[in-house]
Amino acid sequence: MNIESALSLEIQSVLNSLYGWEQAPKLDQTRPEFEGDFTLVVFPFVRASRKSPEATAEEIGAALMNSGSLISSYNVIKGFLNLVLKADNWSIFLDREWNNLQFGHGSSKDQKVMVEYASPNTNKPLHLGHMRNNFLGYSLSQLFKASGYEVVMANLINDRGIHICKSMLAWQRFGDGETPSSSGMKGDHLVGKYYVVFENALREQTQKTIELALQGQYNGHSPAVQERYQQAWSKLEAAKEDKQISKLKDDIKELVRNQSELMLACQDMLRAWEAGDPEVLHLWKTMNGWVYEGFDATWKRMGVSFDKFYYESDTYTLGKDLVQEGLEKGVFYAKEDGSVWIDLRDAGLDEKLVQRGDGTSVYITQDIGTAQLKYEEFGVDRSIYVVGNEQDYHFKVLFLIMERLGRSYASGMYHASYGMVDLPSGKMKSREGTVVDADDLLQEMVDAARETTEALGKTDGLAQEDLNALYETLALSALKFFILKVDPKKRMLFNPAESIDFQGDTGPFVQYSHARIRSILRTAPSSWNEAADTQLALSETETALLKVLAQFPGAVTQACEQYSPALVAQFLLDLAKAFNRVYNEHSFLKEPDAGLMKRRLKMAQMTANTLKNGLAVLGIDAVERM
RNA sequence: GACCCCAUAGCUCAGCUGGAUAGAGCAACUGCCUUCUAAGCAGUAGGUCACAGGUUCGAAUCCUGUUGGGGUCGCCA
Repeated sequence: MNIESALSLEIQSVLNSLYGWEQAPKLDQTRPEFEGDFTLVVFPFVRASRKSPEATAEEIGAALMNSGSLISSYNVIKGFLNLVLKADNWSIFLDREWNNLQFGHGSSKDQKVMVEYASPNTNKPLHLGHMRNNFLGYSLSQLFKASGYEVVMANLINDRGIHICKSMLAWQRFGDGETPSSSGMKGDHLVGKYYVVFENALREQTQKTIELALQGQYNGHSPAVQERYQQAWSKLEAAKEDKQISKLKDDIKELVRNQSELMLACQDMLRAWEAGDPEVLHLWKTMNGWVYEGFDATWKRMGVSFDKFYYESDTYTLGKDLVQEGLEKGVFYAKEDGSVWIDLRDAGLDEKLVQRGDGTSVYITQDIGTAQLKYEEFGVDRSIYVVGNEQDYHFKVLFLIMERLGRSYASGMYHASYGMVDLPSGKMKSREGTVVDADDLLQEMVDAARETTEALGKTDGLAQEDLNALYETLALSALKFFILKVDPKKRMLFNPAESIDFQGDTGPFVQYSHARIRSILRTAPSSWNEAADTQLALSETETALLKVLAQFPGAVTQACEQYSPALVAQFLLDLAKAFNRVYNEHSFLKEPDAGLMKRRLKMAQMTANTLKNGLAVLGIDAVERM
């Protein structure tokens, strides 16, 4: 039991005997400008005590002193009861945990959790948006592991669909047999290049037609297309608001694009793919192979991994059985054209298509199927989807569907929704080329780590090999920490013009604090732990450090409950700062009193362990020296 | 049009289920390395918590409205 919960229980019992109060009281950390460790706000109890806030606080404080308490004194300021813990509570805590390598880890929950993340399209290389997803997904996995869950990291690769056909078609027409080995390009970048080639060719091919279509002149290939165009056009003519107009214009552009020769060829290719055309399948396998090689390299460098891969080419027909089941159960209903729907208006949502009129799957059909598949394959108790917040609605609908289909595991499904990474110019858009490429960024960060280290002259005594490994780790910790310290739910800004810092509230700062401690421990005399314990009181900064350390298990638990690695990141900053304050104020190895040295080294050891464990939760390896 | 999310220092972000004088980092300015790693520490300056109401002993936090930004809304996944 930790100190805070012990104290909380004691207060609860005092409140119960004084006022018959039943609930667990809420304890705050005492603000640094007041004396005390924990603070109880007494306003909630004044009704029961029928006394002023001050008198109530006095009464509770006195009762706590009498109950053989953990506290040594208290003070009352207005309605705030500040409690000072007996100093030996902190020493006991330190003696118990200083060398506990598992400190902060939860006991086994005997539950299995699947974390699905990454889930890329195979038509272009990874960018910064993917990196936020990957870092979050990997970190959440480590967080759940640390909290005692068994974790399966899954990646559902989006390897089929019209977007792949674009790269394939462009390669066929313009590629001239280019391969990763012939060009020296990373496979995913090569395929991405042809995706861009396709988009450019498409733009060229459709530019004039679009211009004319936006003036009311367009000839569709079929009456149906022509009718859709005419409808869109008359809407556009009637529209008044700017927003609406630009949206309707986009609709028309989209329509014209989809009817272009290139897009029609693409759709033919998709149909050929679905029909199992050997030539198309061969090309698809070849180009996907290039992409996987490229992705694997990037993931490896990013330090993320997966236990299980799903491929949409395998799963895209799944879910139809469940659609059938839903029809029989009356959860879904069919319209005249044979399309299948669910009505979620009673849940404040809308009607939603779950299967097309021609019997083919839509996105959500697959997700229904894969949810079932995950459960059958792994028996997961919880299933977490790390997916951007633009799909909030989609997952609301999916979870409701699974619930209405009577799936017991529906309650364990969770959408770990996160915000976009914005650039100063706004949202990243691959079509407009405003993306920050993952491989480029990684390399820039590694270069920056090398330059910083060299500028500080800290390369002495390290082999080139070790230095290279150090730069990789430092670069990654800067990047991961930069991304993970922000609340996942919020959108965040990345400014490529300003490089990510290595100073201040950063990954390297935490690393530095860790490396500094490791350095102390390496040079400490081997017999330091044999000295007699000191009886001297802890200094203010030392007590502050122990208070921060004591918060680690709670931070992990809370981060897990809130699906937020950011809480761990913020904790690590607090811890590193608290330690650096002690470091600045006291000596460790030069401390003449052997007992004091022992106590400080215990604190150093525990801080290093905790920093390392916390970094591990963020998916960051702690460095021994830097 | 409907629904969802967001708005805190010049910039990037904390601020947990309502609690004391709203906190960090960056940028600016001051100090601290012949002593355990200065990628550090200490300090100065910087705020109408978008705006207006409401609930409460107490609101950045909860509720309502307004403004601004982003997202989603039957066949892209």
